[in-house]
Amino acid sequence: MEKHYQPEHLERRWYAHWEQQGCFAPAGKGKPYCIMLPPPNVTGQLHMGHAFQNTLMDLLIRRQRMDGGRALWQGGVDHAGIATQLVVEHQLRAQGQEPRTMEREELLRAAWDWRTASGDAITRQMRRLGASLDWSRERFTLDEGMSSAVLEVFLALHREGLIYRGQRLVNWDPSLCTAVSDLEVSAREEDGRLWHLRYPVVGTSTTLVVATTRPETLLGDTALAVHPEDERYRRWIGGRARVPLCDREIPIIADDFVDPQFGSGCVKVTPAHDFNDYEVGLRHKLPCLNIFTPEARLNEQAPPAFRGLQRGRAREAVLQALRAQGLLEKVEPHRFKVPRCERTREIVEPLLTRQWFVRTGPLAEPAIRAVEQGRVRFIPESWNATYFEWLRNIQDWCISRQLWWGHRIPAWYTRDGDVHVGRSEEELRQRAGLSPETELRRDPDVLDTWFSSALWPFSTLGWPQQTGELRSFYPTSVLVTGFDIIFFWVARMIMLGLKFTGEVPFREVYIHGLVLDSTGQKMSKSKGNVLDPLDLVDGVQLEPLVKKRTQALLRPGDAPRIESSTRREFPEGIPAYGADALRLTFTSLASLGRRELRFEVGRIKGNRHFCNKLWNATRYVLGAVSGQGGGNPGGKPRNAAEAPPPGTNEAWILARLGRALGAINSALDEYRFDQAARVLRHFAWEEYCDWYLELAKISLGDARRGAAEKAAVRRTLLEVLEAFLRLAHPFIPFLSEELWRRVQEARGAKPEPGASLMLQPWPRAEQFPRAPGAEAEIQWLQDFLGALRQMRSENRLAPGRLLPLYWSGGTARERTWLHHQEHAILALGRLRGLEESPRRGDAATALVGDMLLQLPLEGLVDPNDELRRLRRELEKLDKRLRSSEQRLANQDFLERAPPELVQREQQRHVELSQAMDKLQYEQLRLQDQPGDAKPSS
RNA sequence: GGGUGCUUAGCUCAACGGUAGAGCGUCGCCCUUACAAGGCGAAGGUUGGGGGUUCGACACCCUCAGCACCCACCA
Repeated sequence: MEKHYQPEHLERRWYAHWEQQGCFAPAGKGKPYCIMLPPPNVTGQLHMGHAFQNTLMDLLIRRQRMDGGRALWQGGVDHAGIATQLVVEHQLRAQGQEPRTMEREELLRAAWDWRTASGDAITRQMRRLGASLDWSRERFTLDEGMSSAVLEVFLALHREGLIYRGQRLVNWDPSLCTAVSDLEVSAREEDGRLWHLRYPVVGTSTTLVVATTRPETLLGDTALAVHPEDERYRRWIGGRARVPLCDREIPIIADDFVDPQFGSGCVKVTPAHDFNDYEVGLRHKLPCLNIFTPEARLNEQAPPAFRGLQRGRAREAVLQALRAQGLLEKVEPHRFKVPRCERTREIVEPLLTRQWFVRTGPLAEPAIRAVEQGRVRFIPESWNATYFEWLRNIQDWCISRQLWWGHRIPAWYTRDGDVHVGRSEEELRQRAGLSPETELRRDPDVLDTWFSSALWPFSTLGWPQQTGELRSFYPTSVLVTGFDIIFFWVARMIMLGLKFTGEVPFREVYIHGLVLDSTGQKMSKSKGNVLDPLDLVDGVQLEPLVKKRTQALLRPGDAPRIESSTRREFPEGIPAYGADALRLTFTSLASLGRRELRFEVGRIKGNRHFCNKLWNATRYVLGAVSGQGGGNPGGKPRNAAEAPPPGTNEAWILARLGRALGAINSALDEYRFDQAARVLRHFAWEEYCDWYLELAKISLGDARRGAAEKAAVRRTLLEVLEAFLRLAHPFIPFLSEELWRRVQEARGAKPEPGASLMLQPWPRAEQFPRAPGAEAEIQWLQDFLGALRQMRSENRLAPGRLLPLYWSGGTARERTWLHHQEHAILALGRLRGLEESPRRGDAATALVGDMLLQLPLEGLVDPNDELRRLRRELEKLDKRLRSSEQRLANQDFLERAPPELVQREQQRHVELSQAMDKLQYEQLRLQDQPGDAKPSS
């Protein structure tokens, strides 16, 4: 074996092996277990969030697969309507074509070509991380099967009146020229202005001042509104005002939505371009005057001078005209929330259009109940509140998009404006009895991408066909996803899943946090702090990293700042940490309930060290057993009769493995990934490597031990490592597979060429029984050596220097342990002698339990060093003793705390004071040096 | 305006109401034949502030402050 772990040498090889051997497909007759991959966008590049999420899903799936589950990880890709169409249009423009002038079929062909050419980049990246999806079942949301599910659902909802078409004010993106749903709009505070405009009151010489952030919409005003109780304006209610620049009179109305405190207390009402005003318009039966084209240019409703002007230009022109007429009262700076389309960052324009909607009320109720009744469980539970809040206030869902890339709406219109919904034109002609002469035009719009995503858990399993997969894997076991798509996706899957299958789509939803950079910033291209998970896996040189981060920036001016911060943070580029180290980092980052996960490169470094540690431990074990027949024939687990004798180091390490296994099982059952990772690391490093391996070395080198005893040690070395690697596999699949093969060979159980650790059984707790005696003994040994090493280190005695150690006192048990572990103590403690002896002269002193240890210092060091050390030890003891005394002095503690706790505290107090006495005595004795005449206490 | 999460060692994070730990970094000693990507030891904490509940609070309650996010129609 190489001296160092080199992930790049083994990871790709093993993934190819697994895939070729078909290890990812569900197998066996075990309990079905299924996770649906949140389908990434075809346009997507794998980012840290994906990598994090995939790591957790893969861990769950691999563990279930090993534990006998019939595990399916269903994957696929989302067509991502708007995102993809934008990318494709961008590409076409780069090639000198103008997508807006293209035919529908032509653009769709370009989109499909693009999907074929680069659409599975992200799945290749997932493979690199070791994701064990069943690729043979991969789906694309525009595939035929998906389409037929979408069609069925649309028709059924329409039949029941849960899908309807209506004219409504919707969020409109004028750059895309399509409606977007409420969820796709986000409002951020931005700097703006508040303009105060004067409206002349008809029949008077007065003007009313109106405050607005959007003066250009004045051209679409159909009323002014004031609060009914507002004394300043009361007398004008019922009167009429003249809209400046337009020759129009509008009513002055009263409505209590107006806040008299804000602005001037008088509001212009533009029902066609503001959601609030739209509601006011409905209440007061005001006309809707739409002044914008779909591109947000002023249309023919505007006075001729303004027609054709883009929103922004229109604002300037209107303000200029108002100023000229003296109707612009004043301008104030004002911060307010600007609604922008999340895709394009364009300001959304409320626009009155005909769209298709899902009536969500009747679907929301069962979805609420499913969570209330625990049929779907959010983990952590705190997300229930968010989910309920949204569903209880849910608005109808606008599902039509004025795009071409997506599921086309199955509706046809006649010339007279009749709407027919059906499976196909032929089918509905027949059903509606339309003659072939009747002209039918299909709705050009497509469905919101999330409509097909909402069906993902059952459409991927074959629905509407009642397939075997649907029967065994639906409802799926757990959904792993981020909180950002609870509304977009999770809630809608629950609504439509319940509606069409009568069952919840998944029993549990694990909600994870958002991966941020180490300073808590969101990773974004413009900040230049994006980490590509594959760069962490395979490494990247500084120059390509700088280039990657600074090219194709939205604001090229950011480049110098990004370049210098990148050079500062990664002066050497990023080394190849390997997929296993990255996965382990994500796993240990996944504590429950945290919303922000800061990714720090130091952690992945530590995890690569861990991988290296395992690599080398295996290297040692294989060396130690080679040619010694270390294995047991066939590598079968030992039966009870073959268990190591109680009280041996072998019994100890097996018991410790059993504890680690139990802790990992329960951590994973509760989705405590971080705890599981911690236990895994702790066992391997602190117990197996630091102690068992070291003890085994001593046993194997001990001339007094017989061949059978040594064989048992070698066997245990291998056996624990083998079981540990099975346990570690879901966390670090590549390295564990690589090492496991070698270990199995050493055990005399050479795996078949096609076999894989992936399909080995998950370790069973019964095989690793507790060993209380051995565990107590090793704990004592660790304390003993710890005390010895501390004396040595703090007296600056070279670690390698062989010294004698004297001991005295100790309980019977401690003396037995001492004799039992004598050989190990001599070797690990670097001692040249260990003998019972009363107090001696110049010596460092420590207490282990009841036993006093003395390390002679004569001529080696300055006794003052030891005195200083003792003083510090005594201070520590004193602090603990005082806190113990304080507790025991508290009458309430004695009466109310659990008796066993009180007892423990009393015992502790006795031990502490004895230890204090002994060490104090030693301190005095040392101070009295030279001279060895002292009574023995 | 409502709601949620967070604040613990220099940094990033853990800690069933019972002696606050880990990784990275720092300091000291060691190239001890698996691993210097290592070993051994050490330093470093009034757990954001204030109150309360409790025998006992990092944890539970109240409150203040700061950070982050979500929802909501304030022009």
